[in-house]
Amino acid sequence: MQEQKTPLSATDWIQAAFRALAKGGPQAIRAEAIARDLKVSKGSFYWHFKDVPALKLQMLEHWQRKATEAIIQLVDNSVASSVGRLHLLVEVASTTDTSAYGGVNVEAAIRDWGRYDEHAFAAVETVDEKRLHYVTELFSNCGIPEPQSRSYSRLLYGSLIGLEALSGHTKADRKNDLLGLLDLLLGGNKVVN
Amino acid sequence: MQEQKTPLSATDWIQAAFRALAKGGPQAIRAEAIARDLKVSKGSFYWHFKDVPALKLQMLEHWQRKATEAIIQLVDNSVASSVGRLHLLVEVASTTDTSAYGGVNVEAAIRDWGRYDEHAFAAVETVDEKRLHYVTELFSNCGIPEPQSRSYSRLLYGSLIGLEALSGHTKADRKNDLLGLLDLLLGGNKVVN
DNA sequence: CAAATTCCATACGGCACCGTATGTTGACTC
DNA sequence: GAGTCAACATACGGTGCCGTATGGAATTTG
Repeated sequence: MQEQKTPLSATDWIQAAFRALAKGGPQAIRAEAIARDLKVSKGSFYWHFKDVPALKLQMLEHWQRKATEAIIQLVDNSVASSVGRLHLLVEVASTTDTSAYGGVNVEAAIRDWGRYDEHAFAAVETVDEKRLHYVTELFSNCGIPEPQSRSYSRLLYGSLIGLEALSGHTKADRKNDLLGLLDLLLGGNKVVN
Repeated sequence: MQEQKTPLSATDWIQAAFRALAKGGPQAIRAEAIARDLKVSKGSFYWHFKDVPALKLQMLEHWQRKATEAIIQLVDNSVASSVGRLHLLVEVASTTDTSAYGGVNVEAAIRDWGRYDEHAFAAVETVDEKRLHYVTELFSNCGIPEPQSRSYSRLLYGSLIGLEALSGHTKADRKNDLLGLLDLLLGGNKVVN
């Protein structure tokens, strides 16, 4: 527990802002509220950022980078086949998802944010497009032709998003449901690893 | 265009509140802002409602009723088989969804709302449970055993939600993707209505 | 050690909203 | 045609937030 008065960085503020976003939605991204959470005054905020919109833009940039880095990391680490990569992708995404930052559903909160803010919408659009492109390629490598591979990637990715939004639904449920869907998409044969 | 000064009802306020919700999120449900939209003063609001939380509760009650009525209506109107009902369900839900009220994504906005408000969460939970129960029964009637029918209903309903959240994705895409998923879930045989 | 710079606290005016209190207007009642 | 009541409008104090301005401590730098 570092109780010392180590000076805050802009990244500290951004992380705290993501916690606020996850907990209270986009309108919870307020300078004074986050300052209270960090136990400093808002004078600190206006030293690190020009204003609240500037903070929001930096949050989106930050997330957009992290969200695509995660994919690249998975690509490189999993040296398996495309089928194995799909399974690994589903397994990782369905259990942890991108709960970096504060700990909870930052991903979903940003997606919500995109419904009310054009900048957030653009960020979500970019990330979705990159992820879908990657998954589509994986399906293509599994022998699925062009029009279907894109449809399958939308179904898999869309299901991941939708199942997270469902309420009475454990992580184990989610993982099983998504793995079942993947097997169906890949031809119904049970693929081991 | 009824430009007369016909007095407002509580339902008028609720509908306007749903428009505000869909456009600006839960924090956009404000008495004075909605009053401006309705071109009245907030004195009117505090005559119809005790306070803002009371309006929100009435909104949730209102939606919860409408959201389950829609299912019952579909059940009764479609006299086809269970397979036909599933197809009809997907077709209707993927194109129009529950865009009653103001015209746009009230459904998605309430789901977002549920992430930050416990009452909204409870409403979404109840509606999800009822819909999932209904779809599970349809799958059961198609000969799919218990553990899978529930998983399939989650997949279908979750995909519907998730695909709506995807950005670069037309309504036609959505419908095709979901019908394709349904065919996969029903055994891969193309079922014609 | 004096000066500059970093990092933050405090104080201010302004705005948007909340909820209440009270005034106003039309319709309807007898 | 005085009284009642529904359906507002208006005015008020209070709060939380924004952005700015300015002051101060702590560290670094010449």
